[in-house]
Amino acid sequence: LDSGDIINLVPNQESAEPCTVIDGKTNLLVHHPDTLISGTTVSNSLGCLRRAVLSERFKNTEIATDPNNVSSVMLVGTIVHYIFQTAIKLKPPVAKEILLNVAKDAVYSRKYFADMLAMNTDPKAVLTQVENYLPQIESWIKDFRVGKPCAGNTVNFQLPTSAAPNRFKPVRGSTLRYDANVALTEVKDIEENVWSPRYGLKGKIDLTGNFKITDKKTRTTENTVLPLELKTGKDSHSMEHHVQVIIYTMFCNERRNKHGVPLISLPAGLLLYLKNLKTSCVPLKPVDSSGLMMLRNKVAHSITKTIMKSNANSFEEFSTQSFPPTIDNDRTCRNCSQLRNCALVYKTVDESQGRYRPSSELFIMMSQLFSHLTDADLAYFRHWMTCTFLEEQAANKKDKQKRFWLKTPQERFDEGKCITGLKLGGSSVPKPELADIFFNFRSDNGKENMFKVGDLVLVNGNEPSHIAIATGTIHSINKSFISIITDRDFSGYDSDMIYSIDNHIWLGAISTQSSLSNLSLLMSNETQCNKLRHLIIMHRDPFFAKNLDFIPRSSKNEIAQMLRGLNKTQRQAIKRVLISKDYTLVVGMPGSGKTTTIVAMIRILLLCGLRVLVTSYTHSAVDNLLLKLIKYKTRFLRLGRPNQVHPNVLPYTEAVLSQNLKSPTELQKLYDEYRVVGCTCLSVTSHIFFAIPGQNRPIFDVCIVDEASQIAQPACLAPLFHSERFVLVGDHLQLPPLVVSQEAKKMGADESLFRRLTSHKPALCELTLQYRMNKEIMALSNHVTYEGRLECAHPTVAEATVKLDNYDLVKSMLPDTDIEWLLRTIDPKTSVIFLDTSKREAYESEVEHGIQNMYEATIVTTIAQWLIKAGCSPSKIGIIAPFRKQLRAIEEKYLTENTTLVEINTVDKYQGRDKSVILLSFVRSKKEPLAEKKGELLNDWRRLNVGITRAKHKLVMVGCTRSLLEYEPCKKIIEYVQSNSLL
DNA sequence: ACTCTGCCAAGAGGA
Repeated sequence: LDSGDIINLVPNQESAEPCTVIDGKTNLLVHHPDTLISGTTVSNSLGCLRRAVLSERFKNTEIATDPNNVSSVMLVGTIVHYIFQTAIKLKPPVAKEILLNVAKDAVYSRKYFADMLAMNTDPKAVLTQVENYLPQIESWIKDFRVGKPCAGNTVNFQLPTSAAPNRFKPVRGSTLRYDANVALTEVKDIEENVWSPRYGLKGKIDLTGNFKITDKKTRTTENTVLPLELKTGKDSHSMEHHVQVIIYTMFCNERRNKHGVPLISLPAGLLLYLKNLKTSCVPLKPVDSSGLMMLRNKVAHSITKTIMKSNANSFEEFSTQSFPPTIDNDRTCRNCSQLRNCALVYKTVDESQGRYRPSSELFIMMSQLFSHLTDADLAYFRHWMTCTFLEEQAANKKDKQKRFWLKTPQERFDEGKCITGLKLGGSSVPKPELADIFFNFRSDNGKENMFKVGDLVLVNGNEPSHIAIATGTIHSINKSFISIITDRDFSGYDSDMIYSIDNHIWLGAISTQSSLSNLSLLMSNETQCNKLRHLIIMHRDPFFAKNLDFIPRSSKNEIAQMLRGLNKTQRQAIKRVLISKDYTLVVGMPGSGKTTTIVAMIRILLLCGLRVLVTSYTHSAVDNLLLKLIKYKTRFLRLGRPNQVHPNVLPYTEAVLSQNLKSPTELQKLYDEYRVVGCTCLSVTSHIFFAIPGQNRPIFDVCIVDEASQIAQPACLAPLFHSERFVLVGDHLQLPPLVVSQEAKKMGADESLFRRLTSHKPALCELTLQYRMNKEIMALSNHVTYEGRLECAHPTVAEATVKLDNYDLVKSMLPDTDIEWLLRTIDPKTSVIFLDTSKREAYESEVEHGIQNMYEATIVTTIAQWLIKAGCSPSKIGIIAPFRKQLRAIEEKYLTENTTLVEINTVDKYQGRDKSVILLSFVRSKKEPLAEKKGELLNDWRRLNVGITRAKHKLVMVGCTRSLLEYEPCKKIIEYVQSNSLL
């Protein structure tokens, strides 16, 4: 334990007494309780703590070259679970034929097609495997559901002595054993989802049921709620399985209570091995739960404390904390799924810290896994892993929403963060297929605009332990009624249960997981990864072909025609991409027709017979490109969650196109059919599409990454593994990836892959001809950032000004005071102007989590209104500021005085967009020097560059030069406007 | 000192 750590003390028995003693038997200490560890992770850590921690961090799907690398046995297990859980809810006894139908439905359900493809198997093969389990399921249901006392439902019941019913007392020993007939009288829940911040654990319970337990000798009975864990594998009775049952029993006791009073429930859980129909009882003993908690605490600590200050001789200030030691069991280690990561982490982190040394056998095994890596490779991995952890740490600190369970539903409601007081209003099953269920809630205090259709939500109960009963998607919502789509069934809960619906939160940090997985994959000894390491880490120069003679003759004319529609720099960029063997960087300067170029590029690549992967970090960037492709009737497949996809792209999504598929083969056909695939970078890391074995690797010939200069380096790697060559499109002189952690930033975590590779000049193509800014706005940008490289694509672009039909009329209407500056600002002939507030008392004010400047808000609002009066359409005006809180101030001002809509947003959000008129409010202004409290937003010249390059015809900047001169980049702008009499 | 997006999960079984 370190000072500052959060711990939770849990008393063994519910009592008013505070817990004072924590030892092997009394009370529990939960370290970092807000880090919820899954039951399986804890049970896995029993065998190897290191492996458990590694599997939390690295969710590798290795590039599938070996068809046997994913076990189809696991898929059979999953499906048998499903069949058991479905059948158990049917009215007993369940006939053979019915069971077989359930099995067939499951095996031929679309939901498993992708897994079957990845595991190189098909429904028929799976069905034969699954059928082996049907007699056992039938027989278990007969014995336990019908419940007549018989040999089959006799369980040797075990309870900790401390919880033994009175009729047994006195008892000796720590466990009481007796034979009992067990009957499942009611299924309470299936796959119950539990998040328990009390124990710092989470998990899913196969089955929670009401059981009737009848003592064989005395015929006395107890009715109790128990969890049941189902295993389809070997009857191993391993400690791991016991640990799982114990955790689920703790969940059950915690959750199955009403107003804090536990329902009758015995401290035990059931474990069923289906293969040989062995049902046994696992007692919940204090000794076991404290042992288990110590295990959990070790995992939690290892996951929470990831960073340490480096020793002085390292040039980086921070480094990754040692991982738990290896177990040095070469038989186990040889087959471990995490061995590669284990070796990688040992070599890059553990070895130098010298906490332990693996056995020489293990070390030899490990060495084979990193022997192909150079010191630079290892340093790259080490560096980015540390950055990733630093960033995770900073993000966790910031994200208080993640610990929403510290507040009651009422408190969250009062803060406007959840809808509470919901009652279940019935359910409906829309499709007969393994269906998602619609659940409807009635609400008395509903706010219809808190959530919108398609939002991910969490369903919670009112009891503190009823967190995250389910996740779901809003299907429809109004003031008194909410309907959500979920895969969980609430009907097992009491009918008077009160629910609340919160915004969904992700417990696992996807960005951490995917960047570590990508980094790990980059280090693997695969042809494609070896090539990427040479290019990215070793900075090998990219190769280019000498000519274009690989272009098929039949398409030459069409391609030539497409190229004619483009300007010189765009054509050059596409040619460069065509001859590239490794990669090309396309610098899309502001307004240079980046999207047009990419779309033409994709169409030309298709004509060359190539397969293209189109990605970016955000859904909107990906869809932006795909929407243009639709116009040209180019066919493509869009992967990703349909809710996040643009409505017009929806018909092209996998979700829609795969709706009526009948077999995995048809899914494979669908995947093969498209030569253009679009998705986000992050989905590449997890989508099965990229992990299907037996395809020609890499799957794509060219991968295009848009907005690449804004993507964090490790995230940007994912799509590159699957393509022969790649094209990064972006502008390293605009905003870099957002990095929250200052430490990580200092280490260079905001260096995008695009930026890193820009030193390779032959790969660089600049789109310098721009269609956006008129010559004066462009001149400013050329002065501040582009050093004169930007050119207007056409004289009409250079000369364009804002059109104000009523300007002369407005001139006569303007008030007498201040008329001169306002008139000059509005004048269509004015393209660039800086309004200096330093002579006024136009100071900023601090508001919660931000700053605003009401004076500037008034000025930009006034200008916008006069512009509109002069005949400018509101949709042509954009108001931008570097600070989010300033937008609120402007909105409030604006809405009270005028209702027409002008688009107001942050500079960051405006990247990639433009407006005829841009009003830029700098916000910062203080009487005294800002000195140390400058902040960094305005110190990034890339943000300023974005700010001043959004306007086509008129750029109005409002700011206090006295304060702004303290920022180097602002100074450059101010000096320019001063010397050009634009101030 | 204030910029913000992405992802379904926990377990499925065998060494």
